[in-house]
Amino acid sequence: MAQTFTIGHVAKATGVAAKTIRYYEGIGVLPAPSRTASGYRRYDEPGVLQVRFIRRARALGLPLRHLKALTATLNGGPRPALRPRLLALVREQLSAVRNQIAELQLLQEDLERVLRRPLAPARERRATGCRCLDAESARGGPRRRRGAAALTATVGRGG
Amino acid sequence: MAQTFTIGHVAKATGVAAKTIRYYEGIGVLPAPSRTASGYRRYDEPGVLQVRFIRRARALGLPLRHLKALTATLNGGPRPALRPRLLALVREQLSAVRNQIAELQLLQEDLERVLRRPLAPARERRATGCRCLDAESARGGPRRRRGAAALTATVGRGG
DNA sequence: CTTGACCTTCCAGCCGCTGGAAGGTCTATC
DNA sequence: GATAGACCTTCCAGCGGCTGGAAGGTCAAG
Repeated sequence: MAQTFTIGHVAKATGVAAKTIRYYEGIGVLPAPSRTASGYRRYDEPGVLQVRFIRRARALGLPLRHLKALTATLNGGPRPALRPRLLALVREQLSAVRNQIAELQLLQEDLERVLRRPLAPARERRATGCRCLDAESARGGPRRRRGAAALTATVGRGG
Repeated sequence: MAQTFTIGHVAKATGVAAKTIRYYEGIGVLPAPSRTASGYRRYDEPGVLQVRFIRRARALGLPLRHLKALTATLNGGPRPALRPRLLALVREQLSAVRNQIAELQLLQEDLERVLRRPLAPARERRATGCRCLDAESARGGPRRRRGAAALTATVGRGG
């Protein structure tokens, strides 16, 4: 009676690529659905909703390892305090996002400063043939730096 | 006459891990330095400055592939318009950073909204056992989503 | 029966490192 | 000369979150 869907249908319905759904299943974020005789995945309504749930949580930035833990609790035994746990994750995520924003704003200032005054004090020998970044970048020591560098994993989407 | 340094010295002097320096060399971001008879890398003053340059550029978020292109130009043939090129990269980076900030701010709002009103309209069947995220997250269709998801690569440092 | 859209699995790559293994070298001390 | 320990070398693997592509099986329409 219950309607079932192929992975392609689920992909269209949820906006999550079929490939990604398979990947989620592989790493344990989504439970393995039933299969047809020929091996095709077959999803039911709750299955689709679960994919959608993961999509929303991902859009909020929750990392897959957290979602995996949640899903394990969900599809496994008891779920004693699922909602508080999820809210705690969201709170944690919110604070992480605030930190990222703060770091990016510092980075933004640095970039703007470089564009305003790209030339080094010139007493420094040129290391690179380009004096633009050869001098110390002012404002004391390294503030976060590592954080800023870590954030660049996503750079390039803009291009 | 000219002083030379081991990779460990350079690491301390620049704040870039020895391992990372080797990595940079491997991918062509830094030129291969000369070696001692026993195979140890030997850096001179310009070499150290170049590592420092890369460190600063990375701190500004420039991706390694851009720095690789710059370095190739630097250590290769002519450098006709290096500084304009670098400034263009910095401008590009600045706009990427601004986009990231904007996306993260939207994400921040979403997270705050979820924390304020975590319960779905309740007419939706529970898909996950947890109604917290089961409903549509309002504000129309997917705005950026992919961008937001992409940004989460760095989440977790905050913890 | 063929076409073409779908599905399957598996492997590899993106980015920027970082950890670790297995081994060689250098310096200081005994 | 032996030994300890800090340093150096190379190479391989893994993080996160997918994504592309190969090689092949399946299904519905014409």
